[in-house]
Amino acid sequence: MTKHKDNKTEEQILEAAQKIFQAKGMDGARMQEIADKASINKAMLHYYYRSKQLLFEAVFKKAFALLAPQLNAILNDDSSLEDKIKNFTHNYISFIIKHPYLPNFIIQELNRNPKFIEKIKNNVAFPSIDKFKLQVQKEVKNGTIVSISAEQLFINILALNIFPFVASPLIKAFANVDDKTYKRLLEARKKEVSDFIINAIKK
Amino acid sequence: MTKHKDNKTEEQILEAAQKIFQAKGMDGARMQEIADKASINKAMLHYYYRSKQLLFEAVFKKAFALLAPQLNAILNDDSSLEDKIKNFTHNYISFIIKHPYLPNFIIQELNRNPKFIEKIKNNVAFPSIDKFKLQVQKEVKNGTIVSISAEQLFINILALNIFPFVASPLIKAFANVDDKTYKRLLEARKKEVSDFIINAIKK
DNA sequence: ACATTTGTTAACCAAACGGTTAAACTAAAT
DNA sequence: ATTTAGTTTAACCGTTTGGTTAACAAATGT
Repeated sequence: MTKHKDNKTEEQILEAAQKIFQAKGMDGARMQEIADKASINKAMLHYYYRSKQLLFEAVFKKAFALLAPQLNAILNDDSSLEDKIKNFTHNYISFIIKHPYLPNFIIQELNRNPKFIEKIKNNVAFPSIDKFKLQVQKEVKNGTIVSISAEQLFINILALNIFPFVASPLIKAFANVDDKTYKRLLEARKKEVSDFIINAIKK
Repeated sequence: MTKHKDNKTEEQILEAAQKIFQAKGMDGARMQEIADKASINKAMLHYYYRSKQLLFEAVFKKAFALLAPQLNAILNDDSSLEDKIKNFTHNYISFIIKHPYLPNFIIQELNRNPKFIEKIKNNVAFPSIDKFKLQVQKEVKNGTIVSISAEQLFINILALNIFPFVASPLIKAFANVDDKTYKRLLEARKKEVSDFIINAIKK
């Protein structure tokens, strides 16, 4: 061991930063607030992460590294298309219910700074659509599903799974449902969404 | 006329504020930057709108008032369900291509402050889902579409239409497409999305 | 035992921030 | 021509912000 104390403080900081950044975004977060939540002196944030930007990047990368493997399941798994859609939809919605801030955080911050994705590509295992593309093309050729491009299907799958979490305040207002009812709707989507997609592409 | 000059300045401010707020959000926007973009003195912002918060609210309300009637088309139009989906999808995507910042701005700021929707409800014509609900229930009963709740169908329609604009940096990265290709994909969705939805609910 | 590195703190700093002030300017009203 | 009300500006203000400093404490190496 080169360090005498274990990295408890460093982890506390990252955890606190995660909560604050995900709730308020890069611009809305305050270093003092993160320090308070971590119950340490503000100078420690800079001691361990040098700057707000670098602390933010550490949080973002960690969040992204949590999300990316989920998406990998639909792009590079070996199962059939129908199984993939069923499994992904069920697993992904379960996953996000446990991390409700995640998709919005990532989408929001990528919109704020789209170039950021390049930095991520070098650090986090990044799924590719190639395999999924071949699979969809094959099924279209075989006539088992309607004619659709892999990209459009991919967008549709992501949209139906992620959007309800990202736009929840908007949907709640328009659909006129309270928090409890909305949670029930999301829970039901674990099954509803895959039925919807499979129906949409089945011939 | 009680005022000698027309409200040119006030409009310039609102226009500049719109651009800055929609690009950077409430927290990321700077009053000085808005003033610069409007080519006026910073004090004028406060002369006309008193505070950053009130200026932001003016921008948000204007944006929301632009979006709400669009959603009204799917909820309260008199046409058949199939026509509605076709028309809404085509019109909405055309509309957003012209205002690409809009959905993300509204979603982002509503997530930052969900209570804000209450303020809006009192100021902007707010569509209700009731009529759409009856229509869907009727079609399900008649057996013309599969069993689905109006709320889930509404969420799916919104998701498929809005998400590709909100999450474009994410999708571009995962689907590995450049800006030009992505624009073509969005254009194609004007037809693709309605086909997808109608196929999904048709018996 | 002592020197060195690592961890932690309170106090501090310059810059940026939203907002204010007071004076100058403009144009319609009397 | 003078008053009056609305508009615009430069300079200013108090606070908050991310970040630094220097001194101190604790652990490690020799």
